[in-house]
Parts: sequence; C-alpha cells; structure tokens
Amino acid sequence: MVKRRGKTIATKFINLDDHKRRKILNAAFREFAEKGFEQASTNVIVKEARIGKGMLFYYFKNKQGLYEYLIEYTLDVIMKDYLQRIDPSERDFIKRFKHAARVKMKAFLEHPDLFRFSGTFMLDQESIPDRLKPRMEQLQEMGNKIMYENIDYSLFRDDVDVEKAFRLIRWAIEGYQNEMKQRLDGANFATLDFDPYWKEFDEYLDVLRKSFYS
Amino acid sequence: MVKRRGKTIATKFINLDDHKRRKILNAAFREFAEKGFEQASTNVIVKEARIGKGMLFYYFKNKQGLYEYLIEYTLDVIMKDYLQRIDPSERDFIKRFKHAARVKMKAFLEHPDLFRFSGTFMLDQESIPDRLKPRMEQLQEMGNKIMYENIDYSLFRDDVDVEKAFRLIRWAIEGYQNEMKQRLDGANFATLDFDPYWKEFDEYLDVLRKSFYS
DNA sequence: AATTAAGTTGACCAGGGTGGTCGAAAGGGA
DNA sequence: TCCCTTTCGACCACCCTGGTCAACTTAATT
Repeated sequence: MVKRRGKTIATKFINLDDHKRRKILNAAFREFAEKGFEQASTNVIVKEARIGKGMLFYYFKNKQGLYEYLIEYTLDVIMKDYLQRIDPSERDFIKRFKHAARVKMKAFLEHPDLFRFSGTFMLDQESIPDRLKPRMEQLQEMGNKIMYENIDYSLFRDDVDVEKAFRLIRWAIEGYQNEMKQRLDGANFATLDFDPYWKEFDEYLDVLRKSFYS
Repeated sequence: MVKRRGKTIATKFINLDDHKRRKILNAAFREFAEKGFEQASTNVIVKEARIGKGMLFYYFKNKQGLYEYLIEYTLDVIMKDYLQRIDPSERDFIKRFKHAARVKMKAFLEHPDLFRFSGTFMLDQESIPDRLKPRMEQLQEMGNKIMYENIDYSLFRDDVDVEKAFRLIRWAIEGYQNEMKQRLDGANFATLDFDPYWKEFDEYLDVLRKSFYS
C-alpha cells in the first residue's frame, strides 16, 4: 500500500488490536497531559506502553504526528461519548446540567486519561495545530448549543439576569466537580460507590433551584 | 562568618539589593510554576535573572534549597499581603468576599509570578517538603477562619442550607475569577482599566445576594 | 518449502541539557 | 598592600532527546 499524504498516515496504528492500541493511547495521553508537548518524552511513552521505540515512529511519522492524532481522537470522543449524549430537549437549565454531569462522569470513567489530556489543550488554544483549530471551534460551538439553547427562561426568578444566572450556576457546578476531582484524587474508581456523591451533588442543585428559580 | 545550619543559609541572598533580588525571585517563580520542581531548569533561571550560574549556588545550597526558600517566602507574602488585609469584622458573607477579592487582586498585581507559583503547590500537598507542611496547614486554617468565621447567618434565606450556600457562592466567585484570568491572559495589567471588570463582578455579586439572601 | 511482505525490536546516533563545581578575576574596605 | 566577599562562566560527568536502521520474527502467499 502506498502512503497517500494526509489522512492515511496512521492506518497501521488504527488496525492494531484493541488492547495494544489502548495501551499506547493511554501512555501517550498521560505523558502529554503531565508534561505538555515539548517536555513529553517519547521514550517514556514507549516504555509505559511496552512497545519498542521503533514502533511509535512506524505508526506515526513523528512526535508531532502522534500529538495531532491524539487531539483529533480526543475531539471525536468528546463529541461522540459526551456532547451527543446530552439531552437538549430538557428545557429546565438545572436539570439539563444535572443530566450532563452524569453523562460527563460516565464518559470520564470510560476514558480518564483522554479527559485529563483534553484539559491541557482546551484552555490553551495556542497549543493546537492550525489544521485542528476549526474542529476545535466547531466542538465548542456545539457545546454551547447543547448546553444553552432552548432553555425555558420562565423558570427563573424575574428579578435576576438569566444570562448571569446561567454562568453562576455553571461556575458553581464546575466548582463542585473540581473539589470532587481533588477529594477523590488517587481513589480507585472501579470499586468506588458514587451514589453518596451524586446525592450530595443533587442537594447542591436543589439549593441552586431554590435560589435562582421562582 | 560561619554558616550555621538551617536558617542562616540564604542570608547572602536576603542582603542583595532589591532590584536584583526580585529579578532572581521572579525568574525562579516563573520557571518552577511553569515546569514543576524536577523539570524546572536552574540554567533557565540564571539566564532569565541575568546572573552567572555560580551565583545561584552561592546564594542557595542547591536547587532544592532554592525551591524551599520560594515556598517559605510565598507563604509569608500570602499571609501578610493577602489574608491579613482582609476585614474579618464584616459579617455579611458576600461583602466580605467582595472585599477579599479586591485585596487578592491587589496582592496579585504586586506579586503576579509569586501567585502563579503558589497555585502549583497549594493544591498538591505532596510537592511540599515536610518541614513546611505545618506552616502550610496553619495558613489554610487561618484562611478558613478569616473567610468563614463570625458570619451573620441571618442574612441568608432560611430555606437553604447556609453551609451549602457558602460553598456555592465561593465556587461561583472563583469561577468568575478564573474566567477573568483566562480572558485577560497576556494583557498588560499596568495599562489596563479594571473598573469595568469590577463593575461586572459586583453585578454578579448582586445576583448572588438576590438569590441567596432573604 | 520457498519467497515475500509486514511487523517489531533496541542499540545507536549526534546534539543538547542537567545540577553543580571551581579557578580566576574583580571589587571594595583597611 | 592585603584580605575577604562577590561574581562569572567554562567545565564536568552524566542523562536524556527524537529519530534511524539493520537485524530479526511472524504471517501470508505462492
């Protein structure tokens, strides 16, 4: 097979068996998430993935190629396993967020390393290669639509600016999630019972509902 | 002068003239903040501080010594230029936070690199050397006291859990601040007019007041 | 069985960066 | 002059870098 330029580059990698592919992906996600592009080491990646050095450059043309593949892959997963699973027909803002939080957590548990990696380039647009910026912007636009479109404004108290309430609620929820992330750092998710945390989460949402809704 | 063990180590550095001392501190703050302890490079620090390589190890006994000095210095500044300037006699929770936000911003503008550095070890207790952990905990305790003690609970609506409201308000404010930090990333603070941002901030606080207070 | 192709390895490369040392020089006060 | 403090950057031995490549194994095809 002749390598056509562009898309066909990583075919070898894609056709790998699932187990090995995931090991390489996760090793790379972790290393890039922890150290960033320049400081990340391909040697560390191959060692953790338990493959020979040469294979990485057999699958990808170089470090940059691997990095771009990871971003592209990440955008796809976030779209498919997170955004598209959110129910945008729910017109109650808090309920939609509540549902989204569950979906997000489920996606995170399926791809924890990928999500940690995503956090490193979502904020910092500069670290994204130009050819992926449009897809990135498209994703953000999609995210905004799915979270904020077709909300029932009439549920809110009429003495507060609804747009401001949106953001305050979002910040509050993100704050709770960050605190959880920190509190559960290093815990074994597989054996962890999330029910009490969801219960606590819902209690906070109830406070928000009482406060911002009429 | 004989070097006694412990405290006297960095005397040479402390007696430096202000300009040079600050250049070294800021260079080190930036490097450690950006790369973390292991990945940070003493070569980069001396180059940015425009001093010879030897000087760094003349002032500090080694990389670790420099790092610990930075943490100690940071804890002192946060205590003196931030926490201790907050007015704990204000019993209105939102007003106290409002005031604290101003104080914090002022302190940040005085020591931007130091505050960025502080963010890297405040969350991750593991990165702090044992001998500084007590001071760290003391600072956090102090912070909690100053922010949450002697609050007038009666201002809150009586149908919401006040402790939960505390956290929700804190998260909301931190969310706003993070968004600002990101929106103003790279801006020139010296020439920037903060008034419109403070106005917007106060508008958000008003929404919180309307929502959580009776 | 023989041939070809695809997959896999790790030693190896040149280059550069690491924390830290040290001899030399400069400065300054007596 | 002497002596002590301060300053520099070349230098050290070592480690790690992204990437290559000849050699080897495995699988498929004839």
